[in-house]
Amino acid sequence: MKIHVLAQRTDLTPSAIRFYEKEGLLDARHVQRGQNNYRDYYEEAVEHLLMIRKVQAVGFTLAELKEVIQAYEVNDLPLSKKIELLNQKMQEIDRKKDELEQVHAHLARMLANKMALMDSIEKGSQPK
Amino acid sequence: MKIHVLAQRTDLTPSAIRFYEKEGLLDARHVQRGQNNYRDYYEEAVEHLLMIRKVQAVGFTLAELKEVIQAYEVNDLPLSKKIELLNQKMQEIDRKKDELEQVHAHLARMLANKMALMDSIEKGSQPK
DNA sequence: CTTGACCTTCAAGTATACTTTATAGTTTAG
DNA sequence: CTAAACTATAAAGTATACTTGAAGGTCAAG
Repeated sequence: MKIHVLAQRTDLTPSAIRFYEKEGLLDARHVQRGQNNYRDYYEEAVEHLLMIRKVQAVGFTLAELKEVIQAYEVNDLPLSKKIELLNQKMQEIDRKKDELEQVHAHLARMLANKMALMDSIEKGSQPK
Repeated sequence: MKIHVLAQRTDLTPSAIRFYEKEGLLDARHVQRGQNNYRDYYEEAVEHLLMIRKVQAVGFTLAELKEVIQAYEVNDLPLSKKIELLNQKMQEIDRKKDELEQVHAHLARMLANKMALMDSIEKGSQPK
């Protein structure tokens, strides 16, 4: 699959995909070069890029992402360290879940406030 | 409370707090100026800044945050629009929760893979 | 066999979220 | 009453995550 097609399927731009590759987020499992030097992507790359987008959307940096990807794939790290890193990142996700819930609760309080204000207006009374 | 104290209590720098103010994320509810022109913060500012940090940690931008804060406080927006915006943001949070769970599941699969590898090594068999 | 739509690399430009530096005024401790 | 430790503003610098532009190679259609 050529870069333009992958871009469409992941809602990214070809430039962004090349950028991720330069940053070390894509490897031989995802891309290969044709005889013309064009990048040729495997089907696997689609899911990989969609995962990158999700990871980004929840506030992780590309550097953190690269750390996990490399820790997983590269063989110069002891298995125990890889497992440790994965567990640590999963804990970070749990923290982020808590934070999301706190933000949600905050917005819900703001909403309740406005709803109450709206009700009082409907009833014809004059709010502050 | 002076800016240095607020900074310590929120784990931010004074510069960052001034920056947030310049970006319109803090208003009269949170700061006032003394006769010496020094900023004087209310207790409320602590929670407000901690909430800003949480919102940032889960992937929202300061621009989005400002939109919600202003929509809530500023009076030139109809109440119905404010309610709409709050509901929309709460939906975005729900989406982010889903994304967090997907990323968590992905990491869990990676972890399971490594754990299995570790088990096979312990048993003395030779993994690939 | 050329035109347009791709592809390549590399460098420079942009937005966001700050930090750092410079310059200057204020407050507090000894 | 002076020196350290704050405070202020403004402007420039930095890191991250891209985008845009330049200059050129490749491919598919007519």
